[in-house]
Amino acid sequence: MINSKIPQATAKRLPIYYRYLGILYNSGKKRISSTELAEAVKVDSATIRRDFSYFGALGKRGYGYDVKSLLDFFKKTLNQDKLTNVALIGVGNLGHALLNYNFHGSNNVRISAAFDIDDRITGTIQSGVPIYPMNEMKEQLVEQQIEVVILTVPSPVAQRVTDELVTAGIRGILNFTPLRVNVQDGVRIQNVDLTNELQTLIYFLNHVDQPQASTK
Amino acid sequence: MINSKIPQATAKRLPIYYRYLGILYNSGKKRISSTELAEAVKVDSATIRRDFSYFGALGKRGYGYDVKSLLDFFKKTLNQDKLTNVALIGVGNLGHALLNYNFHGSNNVRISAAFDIDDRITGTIQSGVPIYPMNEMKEQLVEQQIEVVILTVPSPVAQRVTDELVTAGIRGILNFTPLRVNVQDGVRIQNVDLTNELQTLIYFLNHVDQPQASTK
DNA sequence: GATATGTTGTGAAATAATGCACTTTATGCT
DNA sequence: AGCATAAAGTGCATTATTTCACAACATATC
Ligand SMILES: NC(=O)c1ccc[n+]([C@@H]2O[C@H](COP(=O)([O-])OP(=O)(O)OC[C@H]3O[C@@H](n4cnc5c(N)ncnc54)[C@H](O)[C@@H]3O)[C@@H](O)[C@H]2O)c1
Ligand SMILES: NC(=O)c1ccc[n+]([C@@H]2O[C@H](COP(=O)([O-])OP(=O)(O)OC[C@H]3O[C@@H](n4cnc5c(N)ncnc54)[C@H](O)[C@@H]3O)[C@@H](O)[C@H]2O)c1
Repeated sequence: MINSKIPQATAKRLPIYYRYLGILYNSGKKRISSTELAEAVKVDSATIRRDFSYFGALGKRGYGYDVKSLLDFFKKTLNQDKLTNVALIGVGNLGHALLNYNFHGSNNVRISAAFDIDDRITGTIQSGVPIYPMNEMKEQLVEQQIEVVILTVPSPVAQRVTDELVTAGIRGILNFTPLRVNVQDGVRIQNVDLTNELQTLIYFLNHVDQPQASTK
Repeated sequence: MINSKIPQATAKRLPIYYRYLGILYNSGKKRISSTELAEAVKVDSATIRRDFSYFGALGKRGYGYDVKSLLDFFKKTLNQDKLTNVALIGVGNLGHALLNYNFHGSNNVRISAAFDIDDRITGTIQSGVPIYPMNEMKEQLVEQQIEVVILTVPSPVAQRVTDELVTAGIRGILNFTPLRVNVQDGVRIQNVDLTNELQTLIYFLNHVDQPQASTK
């Protein structure tokens, strides 16, 4: 629990920096300048320097940033130095894809349990992850000390399932349903709304005259 | 091509309003106030009124907004009054889930063509969508007048495939790969980075003391 | 050691987004 | 018809974010 004065916009960019630093490190690069990094991650170099500066003086003037130590720093900051277990609720179309993918690569997040109501799949193991029935959810979440879940259930049941999750002590939900679920204070929702993303893209294509590249 | 003075932040919220208005309309509701809408979509009521006001006076003082006409207005604004065909590149794990889902519901976006290199699946039809081999991509995109694609190929080939897409005249890419691809001016990229979303969520859980609810 | 070079870290300006609080105006009730 | 009420639309203050541009300083070169 360090400095919580980090702007939201900065916090959202940290994973992007982290990933690219990993790639740089693996390619054997020893140092990187904000300008070079800017090119790769499509964020203005001044923004990068400002972002980094919230965490102190991470670079050396006239030299740039040391890839290894910057990588280590962000690994710690993003809690990627220890494994975080998350659960997946709803192993359907999308849930199955996420389960299969399971954030492999240079990552320290793992789906370690999945839940569903469909008794044709509960009790089985998919991609190494056991699928439990819903009536075991609370028990398993508590036992496995899981605080973060990925929600991929049909939207009509999303609020009901969310309520159960909250009573099970969950603190964060990555919500793929289009429903804006209600939760008490202290529970964080991160919405991923794919239909929105597509509609927004189409909107910009039809309404922005001055062509602009990337977003987010 | 109307007024392009709409703030980005507002534009990103339009699909959220649109979807909720559809739900309201289907439930038979005739009118809605900004306060009531705010509750459902988790956006401050003043922000909603401001957002709407960029498009003119859409409501009636003392009454609220007429659900039907607001819905119609946003349908037009979001180009949901006509069908938009999009293509999917890379029918793997994630691509398959999206193909299967195909944005059904009250939506006017359809994946009408898919592409892959794997000759075990090219030539087949999945969820009603034909999967073409990559050497037919340019031809098909031009012929079907597709301007928007969903990119779900492995990240090592993402830049190469993107270059092909650009030469095929694509104007928008919904990019699910973690790579920040390079495109010329005039092509819009909307990045959806699921690993980022999860890492950001975990970051906030560990670093924000004052509990705050929703995001985005 | 002195000088040239490159790149950070940051003050300050510019831009963007939010939200308060008030004015205005339509509606519904008596 | 008149009055009370509700809620939109908006000026403005506040807050957040980005970007410019430069002084400060580390490193490399001679
Ligand atoms: N599939 C996509 O590509 C896609 C894209 C955008 C949004 N979404 C959203 O993601 C969510 C899931 O979509 P999907 O296509 O995977 O749906 P799906 O129907 O394929 O899968 C839903 C899964 O949830 C399970 N389930 C149903 N009720 C449950 C309950 N009460 N408790 C636990 N599990 C329950 C079902 O058994 C099923 O396995 C939906 O809200 C959808 O709108 C999906
Ligand atoms: N699956 C997920 O849940 C998930 C989550 C986050 C990010 N992603 C990202 O989405 C992308 C796709 O992930 P995935 O899990 O579906 O991968 P995948 O390997 O299952 O699917 C990739 C598909 O692309 C095809 N392909 C390979 N090279 C191609 C080429 N040159 N041209 C056209 N098609 C080609 C493959 O044949 C395969 O069908 C990756 O970049 C991944 O990082 C996936």
